[in-house]
Formats: sequence, structure tokens, C-alpha cells
Amino acid sequence: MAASVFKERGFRGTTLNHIADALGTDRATLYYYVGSKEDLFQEIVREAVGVNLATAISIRDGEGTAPEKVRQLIVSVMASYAEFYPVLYVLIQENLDHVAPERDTWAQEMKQVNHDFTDVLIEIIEAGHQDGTLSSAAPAWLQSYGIMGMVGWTNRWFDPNKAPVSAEEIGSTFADMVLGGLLA
Amino acid sequence: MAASVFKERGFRGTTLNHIADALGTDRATLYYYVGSKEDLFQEIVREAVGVNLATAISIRDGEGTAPEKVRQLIVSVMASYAEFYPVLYVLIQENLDHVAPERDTWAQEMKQVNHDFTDVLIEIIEAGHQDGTLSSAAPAWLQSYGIMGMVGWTNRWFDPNKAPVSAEEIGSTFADMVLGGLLA
DNA sequence: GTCAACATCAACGCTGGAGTTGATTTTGGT
DNA sequence: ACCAAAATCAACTCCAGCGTTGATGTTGAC
Repeated sequence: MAASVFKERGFRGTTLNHIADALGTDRATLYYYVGSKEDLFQEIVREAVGVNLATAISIRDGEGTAPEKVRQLIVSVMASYAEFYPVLYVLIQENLDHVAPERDTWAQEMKQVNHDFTDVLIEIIEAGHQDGTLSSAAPAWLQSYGIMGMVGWTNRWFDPNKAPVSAEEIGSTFADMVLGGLLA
Repeated sequence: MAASVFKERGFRGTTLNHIADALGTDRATLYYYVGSKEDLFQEIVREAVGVNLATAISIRDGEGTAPEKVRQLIVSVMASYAEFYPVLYVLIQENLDHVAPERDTWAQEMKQVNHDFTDVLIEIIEAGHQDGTLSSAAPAWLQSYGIMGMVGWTNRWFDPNKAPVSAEEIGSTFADMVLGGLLA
């Protein structure tokens, strides 16, 4: 519930009044349950972030060729976005470079998780470069950033409860684009 | 100058004190030149947004096959991001769904521009579906959103003054990925 | 029925940041 | 040298939004 409000208005744009309203209660009542706006936000996000990284790692370390792993990763991330909607998007849409100084410790941790996640993708792609299953015409990090962009940008338009396509279809389409390309 | 501050902190995270400091002056002096924080922001962004859309339209209406146009569009957008850096990113990184009510009129206009831009890309891709030069396995809008994501997400990591690769290289890599795919 | 733990909320304090005002300094034209 | 326009800045006002407190319900165990 509070997550939806954060998703719709962003952290800075959300006041505890907005959340209290959404919950049909009073702002002061909210403080009976949470220590601060920051606490509330972190509590919402905390669990989901780890899950995503763990999935990526298990794909990297699992069976399959590099291209298969890239596909699995894209599809499973999209599936997570839908499953935990809107929790993961709440985090992604926050530009962690823009957080206020007080929130810096937490922001650093989150950036680390993002960084680790991206690294997993880079490693998968680099393995593909090594064994020749993926084109090494460009550096693996740049290819990874492109993929992360495609996927991460869905926070701006994808709502699993309203979209005409499923998260899996989106993931599959993106994987098709990025692996096989759009050329007919 | 002020644009850099907005880029680094986001609209909400930027105070006029931050900007005044960056300019080595006083906040009140700033108000001698601009009517409000909002005015300042719009003034910075106004010009650049139109340019980008115009470029897209001229590519759509120009010579070349659909795949060539997709490539041109991606590369030219990346080039614009670098040329006008950080102005276009300042706008992109603002999630226009999160703006405060007072800013709504302006936000609607900006959303319209974004929408028009995306539409141009969709039209290019649809033309490719028609003439068989691009795969129509997925809807054109979804393929477009993927491309917009790749490109738009660069606001999180690309700084033309620091990056080890040029905007054109990035654009070219993304075009390669999306058209030919990464499969070797 | 009573009491303690649980929960709610009106009313407050406080701070950060937008925008204003008026007095003062700087600049440039004659 | 003089004056008017341009520019600067100290010192305000105002308000939104975070967080607190204490008084007032509500509930469930015995």
C-alpha cells in the first residue's frame, strides 16, 4: 500500500500524509508503527532487493550457454518486477545519486547491490565473449548497460495490472531483440 | 551551470542555494534574474527538447530503410545527449509522473513531446514491419520502448566528459545490439 | 468489571527551503 | 564628477512537511 504511493510519487514527492491517507488513517498513527519515512521506505524495499540478485547469481552459475543465460536473466528480472510490483520499481526509480546526505549509508548499500547485479550480467556476457557465443564487437559492460536500460526503463511504463502484455512476454521480446536482433 | 546542479541532484533535490553556490553568488541575486526555481528549470530545458524531436522527424521522413533509420535515430539521440549535456538528461531523469501539481501544465507539455518522440520511433519500426525489413514478432510499441529504455537509461551512467567511449560509439553499439543482435 | 497493553489522533515544535524587500554598492554614459 | 540604471546581499516572511507528545479511545485477558 505504502509502496504504491512511493511508486506513484517518488520518495521526495511522497509525504507521510499521502501514505496515511492511502491507509485511511492519521499521520501520527503511522509514527506509532514506523520510526521515520526513511525507515518505512527501507522496510518496504529491503527484502525484494536481495532476491533479485540471488536469482541472477543462480542463473550465472547454472546450466546453459551464455546467450541462454542472458535470456533467462532478462525474463526473470521482468518476472520479478511483476511479482513484487511495485516494490522493485520503487527502488529503481529512485536515482541513488540524488539521495539526500542523511540517506547516504543506505544509498551506498543499494548501489552496491545494483552494482553486483550488473556485474553478474557482465560476467555472463564476458563468458560469451570468451567462448565465442556472443559478439565481442563492443565491451561487455556497454552491452550490459544497454540491457539493464531496456529492463530498468520499464519502471516508467509497465504496470502488470494494466499492461496488455505479460512481464514474461516483455522479457522474451527484449531477449529476442538483444540476442537475435530485429532484422528480418 | 545550473543545469549541472539539476543533473546532479534532481529538481526536488536542488535548492536555489545549491545553484547560487555553484555560481558563486547569493540566492537573492538569482531571483533578480529568474522568477522562480521552476522558471529557471524550464528555461534551461526549453530549447533542447524541440531539437531532439525535430531530428527524429527528419530521420523518419528522410531517405533510407527502416533499419537504417532506427540506427540513425539511436545514434543521433545519443549524440544529442552528449552535445547538450547535461540539459537533455536533466529532463529525462525527471519522472514526469512525479511532478508536483503546480508543475502539471508544463509536465503535460513535456510528456507530449516525449510521447511524440516515441511515436516517431514506433512509426519507423511499423514501416519496417510493413515492408518486412524488421521482425514483427512483437508489437512495434514494445520494441520501441525497449530501444527508448536502452537510450534513456544512459542518463544514469553516461557523462561525455568522463566516459571511455563516445556517445556515437554507444549509439552504434546499441544499434548493433538491437538490429543484428549479440549472437555471434 | 477492571486494568494494562494497544492503538488513534488533535495539536504542537521545528526546520529547510521558496520567494520578497529595501538598503547598499557597482557600472557606464555624459 | 555625477547620476541613473543595474546588480548584490542581509534580513526578513511564509509555509509545507517531518517528527513528537499527551490525552483519549479500544481491546482482550483474567
